[in-house]
Amino acid sequence: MSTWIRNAWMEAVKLKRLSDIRRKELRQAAFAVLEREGIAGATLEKVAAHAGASKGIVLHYFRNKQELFEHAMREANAVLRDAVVARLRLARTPMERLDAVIEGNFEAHLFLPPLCHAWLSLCAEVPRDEKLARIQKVLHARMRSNLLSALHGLASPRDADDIALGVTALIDGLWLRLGLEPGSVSREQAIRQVMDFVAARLAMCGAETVSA
Amino acid sequence: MSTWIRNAWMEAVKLKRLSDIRRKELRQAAFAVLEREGIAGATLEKVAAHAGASKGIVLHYFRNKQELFEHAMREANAVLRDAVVARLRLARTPMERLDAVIEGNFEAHLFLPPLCHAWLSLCAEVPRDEKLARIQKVLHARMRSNLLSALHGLASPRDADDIALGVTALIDGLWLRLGLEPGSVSREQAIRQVMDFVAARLAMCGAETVSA
DNA sequence: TCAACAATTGACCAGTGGGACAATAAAAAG
DNA sequence: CTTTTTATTGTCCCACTGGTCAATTGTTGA
Repeated sequence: MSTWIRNAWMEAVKLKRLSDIRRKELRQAAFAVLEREGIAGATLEKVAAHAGASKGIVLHYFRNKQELFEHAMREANAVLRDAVVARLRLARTPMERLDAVIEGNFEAHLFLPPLCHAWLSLCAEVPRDEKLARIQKVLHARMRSNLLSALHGLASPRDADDIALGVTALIDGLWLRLGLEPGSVSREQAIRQVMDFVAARLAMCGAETVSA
Repeated sequence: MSTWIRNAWMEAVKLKRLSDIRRKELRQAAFAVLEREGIAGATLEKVAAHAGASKGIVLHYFRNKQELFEHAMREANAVLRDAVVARLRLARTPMERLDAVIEGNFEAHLFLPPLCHAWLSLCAEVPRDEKLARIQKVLHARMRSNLLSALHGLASPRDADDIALGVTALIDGLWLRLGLEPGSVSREQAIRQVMDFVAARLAMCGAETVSA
């Protein structure tokens, strides 16, 4: 009987202590390799080496290469999510929530060329990997939802939809720029760019409403 | 003597008739394979098969795989450039030139998921291929120059710079969206999005100037 | 007709990658 | 101290890839 209790406990704690630690190490190693080598050069052996283990162990924890990189994307995804959520928690007004989303997407230790390169490589595989597509879809849906809830009091639902699409595209585009020409856009520049976008669009929509 | 004349002629015409025709076929085949398979799955044999030739012929016309895909990117690049340039030729006012750049970047037979997927795959390799990086840089510089020349009369140089960066990022971001979730953004939506962006930013900058 | 030359092929090679597996070490459980 | 489970390694296999090369087949020019 105590076995069952112990097992249940293990399920929650110890599984997080042995197996899941390794899994996390490997996910992160996979991501690190992706940063340097791209999807074409990211091999199981390199991932294993980066994690200080053998290739065999990688396939012990992940069914295959695909699954490994799917988990790597989930991890990166979660990091970004947490960055936004943390800032969102401190926001009070709609404007503050908007800023939280924007700044969270350009956090200093995330908006960096290597990370961007890995992200790009994963995006490039989305069309050929159903799972990656779903992960990406969820990320985008959350971002959109955050934006819409913040825009709720600031613009008509129609305009909010529109602005939300623009903001997500603009953010992605600025990330892409960072990946294509590191140094061509700074964190501060990116944030200002998106904020100006929102301000301009809101002002315009407001003006329209007034004049209509 | 007539040999030389003939040779000179060949140089200009026949070289374009035999060798370069094959080269173009192969570049396009390479791009087509890239659309379906991504950079990781794009193999010389598949490219050859898609062009109805043998693998050997591909390496007869291109030193190696890298060179092949660099030329594929140049080709795609040129197509986009021509689309913009054609529209630019018809534009008279700065506003028309702005619209030309925007609409050219979302031309109906270009703004399509498969093409976008291939483009994404190439972008993902930019950090690891100096040549790709240069091609990309040239494309971006041209786009920026087109935008700046159009914005010249509409905003202060400072604002123009800023808006140009925003427009390029927004355009890239909308392409990315198309790649990540085909159907999530239509051609018309994309065009309107960028045009609204420009209008809003211009209005805001104008207002600032007035109020300042 | 013949020689030179370009196009094209298919065979071949060495290297690599993903993945299966059996063997072993290490822990946990009892 | 067993027994059972889990972690880990190294080896093996096979498909495949980029790339070389010699041989073959047109094509062109003299």
